[in-house]
Amino acid sequence: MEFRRVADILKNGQPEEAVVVKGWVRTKRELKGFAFTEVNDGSSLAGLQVVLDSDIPDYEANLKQINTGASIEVTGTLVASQGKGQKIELKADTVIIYGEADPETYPLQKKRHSFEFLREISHLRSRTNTLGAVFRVRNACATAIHQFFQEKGFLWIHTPIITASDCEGAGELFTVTNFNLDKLPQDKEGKIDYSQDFFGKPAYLTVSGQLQVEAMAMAFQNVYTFGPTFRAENSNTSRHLAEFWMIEPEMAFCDLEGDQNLAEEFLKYIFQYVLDNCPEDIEFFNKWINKSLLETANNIMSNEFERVTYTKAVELLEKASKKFEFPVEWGIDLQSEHERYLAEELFKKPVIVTNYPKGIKAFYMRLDEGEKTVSAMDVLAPGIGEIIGGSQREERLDILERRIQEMNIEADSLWWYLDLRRYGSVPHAGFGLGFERLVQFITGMANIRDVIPFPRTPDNADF
RNA sequence: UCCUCGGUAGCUCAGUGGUAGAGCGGUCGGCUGUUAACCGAUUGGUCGUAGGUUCGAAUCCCACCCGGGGAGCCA
Repeated sequence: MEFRRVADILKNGQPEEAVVVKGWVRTKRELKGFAFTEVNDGSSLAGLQVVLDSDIPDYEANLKQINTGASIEVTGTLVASQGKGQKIELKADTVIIYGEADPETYPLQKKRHSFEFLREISHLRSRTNTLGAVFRVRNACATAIHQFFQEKGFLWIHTPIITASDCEGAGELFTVTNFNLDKLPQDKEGKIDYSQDFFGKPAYLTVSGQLQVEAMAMAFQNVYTFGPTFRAENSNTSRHLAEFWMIEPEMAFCDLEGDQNLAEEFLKYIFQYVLDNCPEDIEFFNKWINKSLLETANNIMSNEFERVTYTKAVELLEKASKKFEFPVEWGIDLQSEHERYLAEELFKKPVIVTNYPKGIKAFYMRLDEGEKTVSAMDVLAPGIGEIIGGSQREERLDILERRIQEMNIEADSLWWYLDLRRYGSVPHAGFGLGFERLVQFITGMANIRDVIPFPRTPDNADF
């Protein structure tokens, strides 16, 4: 008698095989003299239909306890299904109830729930079809990311979670301290005396591992981060989390074009991997969540991404017949409506916009000739907007120092970053992408809070 | 943070000044192949919270709390 996962049984199970299945009851249908129940163990979207004949031991008692949400173990024999909807089903010999789920109070019903409601029961929502599919796809994305980089010889770098540098300019920071907040030590001027804090200076949760991973790229050439990131920004949108996961590849001896090539190859690879490994889940999303999902995926995988400079993009937007709420003008950052127009209406496929004005981009991006623009790139995808942001980094010490001064960035904690330009500096480039936004993109889920198991947002750190 | 819409039964919602409603769910009964099972019956309420207006408030006014959508910021 062999313990098998449901996904394996549905794929490989043959009639006459004796199996043991363990999982959670999704639904029960009682008829006179027998009953059906569907058991799901998380291994697949579809559950296994179990047939319970009234001649099994303790039929009446068991049936009372087999309710939606209960955990059970079924031992029996696989048989070809007489009904429609499944090829194979399990004819039970014995049933063990592990844990009951009182139908009067169990919040998940055999019906569709709103995602807003499911968020209030985040500890249970993974037992639903949609969230189950989301987290299987999320896992596949993570696997695909590592596989992609590992196949290319990139090293996975664990950059610090705690940082004393607040100069990345990527948003508000969470402070890390072991001070007693009711009794903050003060210096003679009445200011908080951080020299007494754990790190001897103000410390924060990381908003990006990029600066550190650049240092590692200067030793291993090709590296990437994949880890948690924190932003204390008071953003209440369907695309923002206070705690999220970010992927940041960094390549030495690489320019902006190589960066674009990697971003394009990366996205195509992830989509292909998920389509190959989670076809059932993707089919589900395409049917119930976003009917153009497969179309979008195929669009991503089969088309060359369009590549335009920022200057060209602005020209195209100015020529557009469409009226924008925010007028376009060289020098401004592109608004979401502009990005959407480029990707969704004009090119109808992913667009990489490059060489943005230096005034709207970060200090570390490489200054282009003419010194008006920097070697930045944003990948804009239909239906989601900016999904990847990256750049070639400034590898020239004098120019980087000048840029830091021009932008009034506090340079003391950046000494080591500048050292990288002092000793064996090379052209290098990389990009960052939010993992949850990638999962959103691939699943079609509208709200980012529904693609991470336990979302952290302003005023919400439950579970 | 700003704009906007909303909060009524376990869930999804209707009810716009005069006795609190529906569907689904739950419960009970029926049904020999169901699969969002079906059929019948039944159960179910601090109308977000606290004030105010009124003979009378789920409904009108004020404040606050919570949620959705959009914007900004960004990934």
